[in-house]
Amino acid sequence: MKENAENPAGLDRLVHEPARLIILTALSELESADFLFLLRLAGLTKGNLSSHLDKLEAAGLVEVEKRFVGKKTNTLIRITGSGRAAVEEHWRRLDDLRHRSLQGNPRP
Amino acid sequence: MKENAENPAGLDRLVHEPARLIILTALSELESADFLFLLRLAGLTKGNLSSHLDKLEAAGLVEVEKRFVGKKTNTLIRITGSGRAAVEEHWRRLDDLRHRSLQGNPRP
DNA sequence: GCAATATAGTTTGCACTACAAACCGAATTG
DNA sequence: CAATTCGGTTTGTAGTGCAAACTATATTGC
Repeated sequence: MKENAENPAGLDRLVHEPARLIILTALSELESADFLFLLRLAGLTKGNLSSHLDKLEAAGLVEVEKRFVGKKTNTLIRITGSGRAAVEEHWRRLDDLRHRSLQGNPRP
Repeated sequence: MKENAENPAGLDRLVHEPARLIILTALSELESADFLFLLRLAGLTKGNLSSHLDKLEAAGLVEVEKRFVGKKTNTLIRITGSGRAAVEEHWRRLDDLRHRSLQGNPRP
């Protein structure tokens, strides 16, 4: 298992991907949300959202709980501690990239 | 030619890609830089940088000029007007995503 | 002066992945 | 009870980011 094989600027693709960045950022404020909420928020197809959630879950960034609400299935997605840490770290790195991208490099 | 085929949150993958985001962000401050400078800055292999620059050039976000400095070839990369606009817009959208991601969506 | 090494890139092949479309089962509606 | 809706999962594919292999010129060692 590769930890975070030094992407440029340390930006983890798993988090950086637009759809997942939206999902994680929203979850870091909401704590949890259901499938359809995220579907509308991110503007994805269901299939698409499903596979993004698989990846986030596989990486331990979210937990997916399937339960019944009345008689209907309902999928609840919750952000984990390391999920929250990952988004926050990601935004920090983006800030660094934006504002300190040239530090330590000689001007050409 | 597709303008910007509605990615989630309007984030253009061409700009969003970490290596290219670094390159464009740096160029938007420096105006121009040479190949090797960008190579070190982004921490890419030469091959990799070359193909990223191809894509940015094809999209009209940068201009690539090959010239001689003394007897050695030297490749100068310059950001274009629309390149600058694209990065700035991209950072704006990231800000929106980060701070207003939940606007207009009902809480679950 | 010519072999070896360095510099400055480009081309190529592959492994991954984001996406839409197809699919599926259960519940609800007409 | 047939059709539709809801809530998802699986599948096939096109695209792309990457490293490695390659090329061409310049420099250095002997």
